Amino acid sequence: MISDSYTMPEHFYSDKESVLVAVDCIIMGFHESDLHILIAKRPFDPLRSNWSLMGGFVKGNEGLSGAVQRVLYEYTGLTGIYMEQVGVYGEMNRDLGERVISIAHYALVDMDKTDISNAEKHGAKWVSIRTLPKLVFDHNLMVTDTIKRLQQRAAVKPIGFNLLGDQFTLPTLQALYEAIYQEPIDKRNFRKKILAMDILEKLETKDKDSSKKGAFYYQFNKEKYELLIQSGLHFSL
Amino acid sequence: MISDSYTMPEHFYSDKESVLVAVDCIIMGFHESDLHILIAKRPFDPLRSNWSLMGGFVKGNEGLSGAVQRVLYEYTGLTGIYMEQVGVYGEMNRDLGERVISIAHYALVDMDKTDISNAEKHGAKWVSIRTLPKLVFDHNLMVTDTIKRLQQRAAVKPIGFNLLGDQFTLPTLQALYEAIYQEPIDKRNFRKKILAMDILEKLETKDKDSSKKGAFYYQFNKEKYELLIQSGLHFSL
DNA sequence: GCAAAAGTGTTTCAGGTACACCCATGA
DNA sequence: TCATGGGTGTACCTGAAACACTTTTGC
Repeated sequence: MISDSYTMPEHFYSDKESVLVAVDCIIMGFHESDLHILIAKRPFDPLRSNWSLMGGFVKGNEGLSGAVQRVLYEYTGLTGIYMEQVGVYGEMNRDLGERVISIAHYALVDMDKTDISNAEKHGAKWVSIRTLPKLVFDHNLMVTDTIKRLQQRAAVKPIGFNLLGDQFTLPTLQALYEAIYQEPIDKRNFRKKILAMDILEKLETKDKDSSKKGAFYYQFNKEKYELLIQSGLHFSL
Repeated sequence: MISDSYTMPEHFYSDKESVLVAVDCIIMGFHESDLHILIAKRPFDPLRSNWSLMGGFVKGNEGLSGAVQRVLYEYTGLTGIYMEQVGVYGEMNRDLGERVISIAHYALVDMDKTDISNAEKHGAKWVSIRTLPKLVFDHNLMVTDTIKRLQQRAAVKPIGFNLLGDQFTLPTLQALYEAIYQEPIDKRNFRKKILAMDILEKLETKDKDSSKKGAFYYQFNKEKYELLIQSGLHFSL
């Protein structure tokens, strides 16, 4: 069953070669009922000035999460942002330059609190996921994988709030979930479910910008959410 | 918002350092109503001869999935096995030796078709996940992450069949799902659901080993499953 | 004949989905 | 006054969970 061309554990780990490892960040925001992603012009060859995700190489002296935080900070100035691993993209020839293994992470940010002016000088911009251009290498695949992951995670953990400011209206929240799932949700059913979870607090103030009547602001109550989890109940949206 | 200690894209990707990348395989099997994992004595320092997952370093000239397939083949002689990525473990100091980024994958194998005699010479053995010893570094974490992932995946895709032979009885299949979810399942509800999916075929023969009455063998019908998926229906167990 | 595992249906309940009208307000 | 988006309740239906007895056969 084991062919002669393979050798057993004496040879395991014997030929250690190191490889270039990159992190690519899918930085997601929410604006005007659409999910957006921050993309930039690739600043060097190969494929210089083609559209690309935010990325950087992992340095020898930093942890993986450190590298991700660094790249995120460099492009957006943000720290302490919600991030999750999407996956590893490691086939030969996925990068036209050298062999690079890339580890994709997504970040959920509040676009209003995100200053991309520095990144903009280098061609960075927000684009709607509905009008995403062709990106370099397998970056488009990373984005679609991210959206799938986000759909799964948002269904089971209220991470969507990371994309909004401290206060938001229920119509906005609903639009966010519609953007994540890419399908319309019934207004009454949505409010019923989200309010039944008892993790939101209704405020006295209203947002009068998007309608004449105005919609009440709510805020996410993290304490209530933690209690809910500890009592063994499951979130499901 | 961007501090001076950070530089913008001119410096992105400028200091390319390569790092050691390993793959670790969580090779899972199913035996006597228990999930099992293949572990081995680590064959070199540091932590020589402590229990460890099957692993190996990624070579400069092979893709990530190639490396995983190679390690799996070296230890089990198996090819074409169902595998999925679990995640990347990349913090500094996770490995006592050098800085190593490790990418964990799990494999679902049929223990009866898996010849570990070669690996056994080097101390490899199957252990039940219920009696898993302390493994080196963060390998125990990889295992618990794998089980979580397996639970999620098995609920939505019938991957469990990869752990069984071509033929199996419904009591066996139920025991498998009970092992994955680590909780008992009602016999009648289980049979109802699994048979309603119409992805199994009942055979004429019976397994007389595990009971006097004998339980009918079934086999997984991949064609029916593909049809089910294409018709937009969702698996859910 | 009895122990041991296989096999079989029905009822109940909760949660999901579908659905339509009134309200408040600025223009 | 009317156009726009915000806010509300009910009926139905599907799928999950609970539950107990009969069958087969080797010993």
